[in-house]
Amino acid sequence: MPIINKQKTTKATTLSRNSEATKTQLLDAAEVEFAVTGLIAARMEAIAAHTGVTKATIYYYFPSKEELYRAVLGRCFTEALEMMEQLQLDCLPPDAALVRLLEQMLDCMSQNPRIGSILSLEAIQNKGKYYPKQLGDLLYGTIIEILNQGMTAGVFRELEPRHTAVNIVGTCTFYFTAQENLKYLWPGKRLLGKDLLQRHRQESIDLIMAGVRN
Amino acid sequence: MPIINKQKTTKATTLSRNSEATKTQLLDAAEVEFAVTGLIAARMEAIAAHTGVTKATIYYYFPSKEELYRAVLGRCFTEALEMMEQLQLDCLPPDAALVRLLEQMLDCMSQNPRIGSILSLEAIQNKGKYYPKQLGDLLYGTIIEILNQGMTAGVFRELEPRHTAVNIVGTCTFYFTAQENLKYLWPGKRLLGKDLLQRHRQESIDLIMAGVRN
DNA sequence: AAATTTACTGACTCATTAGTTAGTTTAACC
DNA sequence: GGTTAAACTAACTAATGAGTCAGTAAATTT
Repeated sequence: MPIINKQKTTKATTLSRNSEATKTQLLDAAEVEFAVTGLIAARMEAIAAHTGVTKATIYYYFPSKEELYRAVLGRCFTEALEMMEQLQLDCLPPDAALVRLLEQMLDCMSQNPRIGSILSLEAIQNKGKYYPKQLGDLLYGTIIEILNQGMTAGVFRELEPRHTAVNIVGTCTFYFTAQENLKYLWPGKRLLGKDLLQRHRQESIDLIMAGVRN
Repeated sequence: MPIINKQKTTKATTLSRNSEATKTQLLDAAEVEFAVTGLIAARMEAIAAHTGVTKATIYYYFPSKEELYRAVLGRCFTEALEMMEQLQLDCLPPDAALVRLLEQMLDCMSQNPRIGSILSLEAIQNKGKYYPKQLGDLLYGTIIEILNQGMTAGVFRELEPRHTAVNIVGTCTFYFTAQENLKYLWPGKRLLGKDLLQRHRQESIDLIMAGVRN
């Protein structure tokens, strides 16, 4: 944190007074807060305090709590979207493509479990008002396409692609969003620790792949 | 439940002034409120208004918001527990037992999707502080036992029972808790309507059973 | 019919919180 | 070194929300 400005001359950007850095820190803190409380219950004061600024500073960057929330969602899902886009599943056969997509989703959730919480809270509390359809379209669209291709190719059994896609996403997210309810199933272990995550990744992929394959 | 008040003027009980009825209505309204907002963001005023009483009346029956929340959880999971207990899975072979358990879970969620929301919010917001371990033990314990029996009998493939149990529960709940995010996948259809529910039930069971079977 | 208990309310307190505003500090530019 | 603009704060407001309490109306008991 203590970024000091020593030389007066030729100072590159990053001082303690740096609007880009502050904005990013605010978005980080807001992401954490929203991921725990959701939009309504989020406390602007808490976000400010966690960032080390006053509440008024938030309003210097964002016009309202709602817009801050939108900004957090926007950033989260731009990242997720980029990840999705660089997957290049078209050149793979359906089963390999699905495995790769599952790996990506599970790793994405492992890296940032807040995404799952935010989406859950968004559905439950806001009835999906702010849900980024763009991401949904891409994700579900991709899964459904792979499933259809797999059925055509005969490697997947006859299934309803939309319901199956939903169940796949559910499997890839539940472990993360429900972790705090589940932790007692693994006493003394960290659910987001390396070994359990690794194990869960493999088990989930196996379950889904066995579930769809012919 | 039916409290009678017999003699004298033979007045049938249920007047507007009936403490049992009021209490039940309060729990009903609170269940709805908590299922949407979670504990912190729930508004006592809203619960009272929805019941048709004043806020003070809630405090006549419940000492605090937290205790009201506990009472709601208690009622929800007593019901769920009773459902579970009358299943009698012991006399069934593992695959039939699992099918029956899945049917029960899915029907339970269809009947009262609030249960899933409450549990999700509980995990995310309260870190599982009020999570009813009793129910968790029974549910996950039962699934794990069935999976183990199935593996021993050779009808299920070799899988890690805990992770698989979590994924099974995830599959049975995600459709319901995330409905508001998912509705645009079925434009013009009601996700909790009879036909979609029926379809989802079958698809979920098929996916899981294919996923675990040898 | 009077006394008592049960169910409930209106009008409060006190704490918290989204958002505002007027002003201060820091850095940038000349 | 002085001016200006950007980054930030302290101290407010207006609203809201949990919880309280003295009191009232309906039912029950005597």
